Amino acid sequence: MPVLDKEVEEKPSWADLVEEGEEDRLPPVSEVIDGDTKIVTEFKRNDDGKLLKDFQQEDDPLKKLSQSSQKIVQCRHCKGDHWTTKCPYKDQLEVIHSQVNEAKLAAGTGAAASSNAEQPAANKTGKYIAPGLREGAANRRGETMPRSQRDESATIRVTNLSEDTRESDLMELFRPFGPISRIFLAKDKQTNQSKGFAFINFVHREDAARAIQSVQGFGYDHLILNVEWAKPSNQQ
DNA sequence: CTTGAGCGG
Repeated sequence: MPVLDKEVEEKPSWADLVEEGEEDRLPPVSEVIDGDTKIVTEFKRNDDGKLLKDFQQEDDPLKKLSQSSQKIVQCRHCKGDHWTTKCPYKDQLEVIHSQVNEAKLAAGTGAAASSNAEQPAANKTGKYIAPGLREGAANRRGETMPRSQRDESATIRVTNLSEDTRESDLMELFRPFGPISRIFLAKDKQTNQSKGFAFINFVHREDAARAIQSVQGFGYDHLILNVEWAKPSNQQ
């Protein structure tokens, strides 16, 4: 006995509801082109069944496409043609911003305090203050770790790898020379095929040097490995 | 022969 059939149709499907309620049908969607902007008007019902108009503006997809094909990168800080995250003035700007915020906070608490005698400078405002900006924070100076740029000083490049070399193989091969912080095996994004070279980030530069000395010319799978210092690829 | 990938909020 197929019991399954009974359990399937317990609730009316959404399609059935639509079929039943002729009067619930919504007016058609209209589109008006105004220059480069398309205004889409559609109707919706809220929970009370009330009819609502809903406007949406869309930029012309063609125009958007032609703009994006420009491939223009602009820094949101200094408007330069580099990424915001690697803006050369980023650190300075961040310091300036934090100083501005500090000044604002000081002004705010100062105004509040002036009408209320001398208050201890605790934040009575209840505002959240970032840990680095709090009154007791000793480290006011930008101890900015350059986390934007990876430390490539202990990175080696391994080339002439066979196609079926995997990262785990590289780990086995190079781990004996010292701790490794990262391994990157270059491969095609689509086919996932190995591109035949890799980067090994050692923690200590001397370990990397020993690895170069030892593995250079090493016969691996039917190929002779080539190992040398890597040079930074971006931002020379 | 072959120097990486993504970050855009």
